[in-house]
Amino acid sequence: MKPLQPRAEQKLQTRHALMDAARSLMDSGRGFGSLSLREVARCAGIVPTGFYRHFDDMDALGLALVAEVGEPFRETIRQVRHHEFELGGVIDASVRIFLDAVAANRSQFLFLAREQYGGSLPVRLAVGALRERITADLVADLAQMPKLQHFDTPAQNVLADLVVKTVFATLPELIDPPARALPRHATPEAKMIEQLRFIFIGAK
Amino acid sequence: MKPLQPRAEQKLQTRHALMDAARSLMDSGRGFGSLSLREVARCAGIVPTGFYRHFDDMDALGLALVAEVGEPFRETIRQVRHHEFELGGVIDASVRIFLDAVAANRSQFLFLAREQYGGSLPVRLAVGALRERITADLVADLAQMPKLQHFDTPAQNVLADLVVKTVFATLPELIDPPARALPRHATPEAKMIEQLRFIFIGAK
DNA sequence: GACTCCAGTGAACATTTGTTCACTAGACTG
DNA sequence: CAGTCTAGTGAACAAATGTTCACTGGAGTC
Repeated sequence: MKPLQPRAEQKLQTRHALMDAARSLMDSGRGFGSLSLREVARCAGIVPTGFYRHFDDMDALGLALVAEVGEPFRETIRQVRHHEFELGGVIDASVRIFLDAVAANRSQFLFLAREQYGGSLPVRLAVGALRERITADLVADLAQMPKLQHFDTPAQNVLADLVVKTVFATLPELIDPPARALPRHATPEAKMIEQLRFIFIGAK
Repeated sequence: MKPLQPRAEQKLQTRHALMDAARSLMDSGRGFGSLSLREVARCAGIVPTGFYRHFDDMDALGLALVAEVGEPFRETIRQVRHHEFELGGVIDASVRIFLDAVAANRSQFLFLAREQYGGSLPVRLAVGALRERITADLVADLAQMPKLQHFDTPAQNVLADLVVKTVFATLPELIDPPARALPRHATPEAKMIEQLRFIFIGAK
């Protein structure tokens, strides 16, 4: 972070207030598409008109939110990759890192989970693009794993897509209130580990 | 279908017109939560007030939509089950049946795909319940497959959950406009078959 | 210290929204 | 045939929405 002129810094601050506002309005289960511009502005503590100083549109806000979650997400993947070649329990370690990241950025990931299919077209496209980048990263990683060398590229793609799909589809379970206490073996973590194991065993 | 009094039958007809209206309004990518009651009524060709003769709420409409898609879905699963013990290509046959059903009920499945995580709380709960019923059905089926006898119940649950998750997470790809033409090996059908194969091979 | 710039204000607008109420006309019931 | 019941009407409402415009005041620049 380079130090910023106080002027520009405060602008960034309200910009973040707007994004926070949108995210917190979704906490109660609402979809992004049902939020109103005025509502978001009100919740961020500015007048509706002020919104336009930061975004043209609600769609623009949505895109900013996708871009924002993109970074923590890819950073998490990067961390996972570092631990990838540790002895034993690769999956366990990866899942733990990932779950910690989700917990630490709950509302960001909640937004992603909710809007990956439900959002407005531009938002959905942006999420799709993010997802493709992640899949591509994963493909690159898989290509270096010795046990998977015998796959051709298309097969690695399909495998990576399955893993990413599983992760994205599990997001909502990780984030939504657990409702009732779960039996030990059904804890999201244990389930996710076991499911990824199914997939990777099948791959060998 | 038992023959119905013309009176009641026309009521059902406009009821369906309302549900169709909601679905077709979502065709362009909108989320159910962003539809307005008046909009739906207008699109169904009745006056806003008339809506209340059929549903208390937009939420009630949403629940009706979930209930409606529930039937074709479970019926599809039932068909899949019948073909389950055919010689070879169990997965291929199942996927084909499933994809045909999705194509035949496109907008219903689109609704399900969009709203499984994004919708209002009651809708999301209803979709979750439907999904749990489907998973339970699948568990019952898996328990009868000779090659999977060695699993204990929790493991079968986790496996079934993974399969259902994969299917639900693939729905949007199957329904959304394909955008650009895909290479042969990336066709949704081929990809889904291969991914399920990964999972089931891992299970053995 | 005078001047520019721009994030945020506040009033105003035309629309759209959800919900109410009294109504009508046509199908049902006796 | 007379009478009820009800799916759909049409007007009316208070509230909320997106967007516009001229504005203000304090931080930035010369």
